[in-house]
Amino acid sequence: MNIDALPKGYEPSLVEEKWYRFWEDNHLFRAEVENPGEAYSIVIPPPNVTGTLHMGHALNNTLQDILVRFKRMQGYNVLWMPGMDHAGIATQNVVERQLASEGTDRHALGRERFIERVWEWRKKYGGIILNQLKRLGASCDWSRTRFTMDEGLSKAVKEVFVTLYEQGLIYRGDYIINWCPRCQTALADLEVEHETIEGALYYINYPYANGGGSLTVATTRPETLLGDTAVAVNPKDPRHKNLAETHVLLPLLKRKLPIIFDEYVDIEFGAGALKITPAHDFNDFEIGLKHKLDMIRVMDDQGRMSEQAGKYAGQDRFECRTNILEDLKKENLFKKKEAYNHNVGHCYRCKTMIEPILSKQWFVKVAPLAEEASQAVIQGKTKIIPAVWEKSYFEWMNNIRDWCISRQIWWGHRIPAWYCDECHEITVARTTPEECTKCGGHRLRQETDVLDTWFSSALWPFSTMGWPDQAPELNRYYPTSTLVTGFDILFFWVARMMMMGLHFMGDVPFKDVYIHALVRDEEGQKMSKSKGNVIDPLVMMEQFGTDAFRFTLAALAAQGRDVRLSEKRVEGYRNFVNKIWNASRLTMMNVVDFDPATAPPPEESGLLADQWILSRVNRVTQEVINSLNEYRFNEAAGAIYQFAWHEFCDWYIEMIKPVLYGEDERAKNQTRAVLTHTLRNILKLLHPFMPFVTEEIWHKLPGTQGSIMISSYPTFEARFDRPEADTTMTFIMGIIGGIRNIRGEMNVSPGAVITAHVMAPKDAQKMALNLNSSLVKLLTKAEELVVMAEGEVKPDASATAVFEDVEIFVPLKGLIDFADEIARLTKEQTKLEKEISVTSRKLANEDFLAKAPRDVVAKEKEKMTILSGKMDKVKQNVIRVKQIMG
RNA sequence: GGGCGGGUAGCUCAGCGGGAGAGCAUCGGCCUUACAAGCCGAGGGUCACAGGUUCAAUCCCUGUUCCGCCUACCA
Repeated sequence: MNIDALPKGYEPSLVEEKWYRFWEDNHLFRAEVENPGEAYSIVIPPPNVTGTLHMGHALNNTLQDILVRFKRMQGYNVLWMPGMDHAGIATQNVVERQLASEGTDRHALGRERFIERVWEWRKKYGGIILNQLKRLGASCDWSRTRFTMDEGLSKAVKEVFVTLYEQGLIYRGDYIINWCPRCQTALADLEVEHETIEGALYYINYPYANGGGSLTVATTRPETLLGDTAVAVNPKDPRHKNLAETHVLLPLLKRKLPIIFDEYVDIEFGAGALKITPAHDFNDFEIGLKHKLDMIRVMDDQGRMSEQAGKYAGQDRFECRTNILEDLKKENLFKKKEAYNHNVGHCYRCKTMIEPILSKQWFVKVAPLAEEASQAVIQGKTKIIPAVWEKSYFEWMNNIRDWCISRQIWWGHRIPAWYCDECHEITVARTTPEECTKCGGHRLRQETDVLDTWFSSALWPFSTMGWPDQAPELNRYYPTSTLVTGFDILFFWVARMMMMGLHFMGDVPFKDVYIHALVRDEEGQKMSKSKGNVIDPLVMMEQFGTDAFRFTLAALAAQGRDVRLSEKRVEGYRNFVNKIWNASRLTMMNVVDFDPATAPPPEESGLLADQWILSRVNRVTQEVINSLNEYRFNEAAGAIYQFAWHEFCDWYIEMIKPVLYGEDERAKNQTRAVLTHTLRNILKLLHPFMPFVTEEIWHKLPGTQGSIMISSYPTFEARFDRPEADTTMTFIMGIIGGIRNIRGEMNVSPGAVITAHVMAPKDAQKMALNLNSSLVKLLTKAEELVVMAEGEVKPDASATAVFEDVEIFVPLKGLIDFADEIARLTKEQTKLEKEISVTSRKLANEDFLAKAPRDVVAKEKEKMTILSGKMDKVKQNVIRVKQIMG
């Protein structure tokens, strides 16, 4: 092989695009219903059509891709369904901004033209994120890409809406809802973000209708007073027990308001009396219903005061507050103001302060659906991993309020309901009705509202597979195997998919839900543009390579904890990718004329190093498989990292160099078989994490064919398992470690020639040393390894080390200062003393001896023997060195 | 207010009843023909605090404290 063809460092930019195209060109991501194998399916959490790739997406999709590639290599019939949602409000906002820059708006355009504009926008800019996912290496079946506004999915939306309506699970009614005055639409409870605000509590006097005096109420929102229809006090409040007055006069507007009694009022809080504004407050609304109060809406859709607000009509809500307060002062009805922190809702899309407003909206009656969805998890039909999230899930399901699904925007699925102008009946239908179902009238107008985007997302696991048609995909891939998502959309999306899946498919939408953490910055802050702490995944990929970036995410994705990402970390794993690259480079340089077809099976090698590495890679394979099956991505990544770098590269490759560079062709051939076998397996194990570099190397390696992504994932094979080789190797490594420690600590230059003497009490140890002395010499740069006989005189002027019960001597006369050696041994002695004192204390404890399990006691005793043996030797050696020094 | 999670080496984090670990950073030595994006060696922690259970606790229980997050109708 021409070495020039292999650069010294791995260059991701040169290969990533090439291999992604190769995979796509060869249709390797394609899922076919007819293909054999057990099904393994995942639907992607659809990103917004307006979105661009951020860290959350990167983590989420990396984990999915790891699972999908892993399962694919294991022979499953894999479907990873990609797509996007239409993000009603967000997308409409984007296009509206575009229109604004052109000096126009959607109302000037009209509904139809506007929708066309949105589609144009979608064509041109929408779905950038899908290409970014490709950059990430995501192996989705792109031929199936779905969009919630597509025809098929829209059909599913209609079917679901109509069915739920017919079943009485969707209704229309006047309720108080969250209103965003900027987006001018209703929002679901979930879409409101609460934020603590330093506000104020205003105390206002409401004069009694008859005669003197007044009732003081406290409020954070004085402007809503215009819509008051009562004041409430607690019937148990002694201050009002014998209240003669039945009415107060609403300040400024002078409307007569009843005084009502309700236990809801907290006697202790504020003024102990509450103004009731049923049309502008959730609690007041409930009280209003209970006491059959009038409901007066004093604000319009833009958050300005309405005609009902008298002279304040037309004023902005905040401006109105100032004015009201001033007017109250003028009329001497303003009592005082107290600083008060409270939570205020904001629109999750545009952060505008939410206005609770009484309004006619469409709702889903969630309780019956939620009950089913809870049961499915209780019964284990769906498993939530990690299980801690189950509690949140149940909590939410049990306290759920009806879901407001209508939005007063244009971009989205228009609600399939028609109003009859003649009899005012509502007709809900799958297709545009010809006439009113009640009176047969023809003057029908379709509802102008559209549905909440999450309504269509809730159908994603089956709408993407062709439902409501009888698609073969539904039989093959539903329920999906796993859903991978962040906890931030557990309620928004997961819970709702559970409800809809169970209701319409009669089965859960997924068997496992793996909830991963959020990606935060180094300080643990949520990444956000406004904080300026965003790490751009594309920049990371550009800088360090996609494989390194993906591996970093996997390695940090421990269950139940946030992922704190730093560039340093990515850099570290970039080095790992490079390490793999270079180990491969060495391998390829040494297998130029190697023909795997005629080579002996790897397990026939008699070389300890070969047997050991075969056994190790075999066991690591099992570890990785187990970890991935349990979604312990970090452990899987850690296991391969540790093995590939610190066992394969640091030890194995170094150990076989003499064979590779030697003359013995037979031995060479045998070891090459082991080397290539091991490297191939490492690459396969790594492929789900690092698809690009592994594919690149795969094609250069002898004994491989086709793409690594459709090669078979390694499995544990008994024929490779050699625990005895592992034991021997651990021993040899310990001896090598002892000698290296002496070299390092005593500053013996790497060039200096040394001899190592080893006193091993057991025959097995002596044999292992004799058989592998070349190994020890190689890795310690020792000229000679003397395996000492029993009772043999210890070499003079030596530095010493003890490994288990084996003593190591390295004569260093003239090479070192023996004062250093004394210091080194003393340090070792202190360490041993500590351990001995802990262990001996345990063994002195009779309760321990009596109550602890036998094997634990035995282990402690053995440990004690080793420690004290070691201690003796170290002490003797101190004495010897002192003698040498005179 | 309720719920959940967390405080482990300088930093970021694993581990979670019987030997305190990793990566990065630090210190010492090496351009050894795969790799200086590297190799060899080393130092560093009363595992937040206080009790309890246990032969044994970083790990289990209770309390305290600090920090996150979710959720909620005290105006």
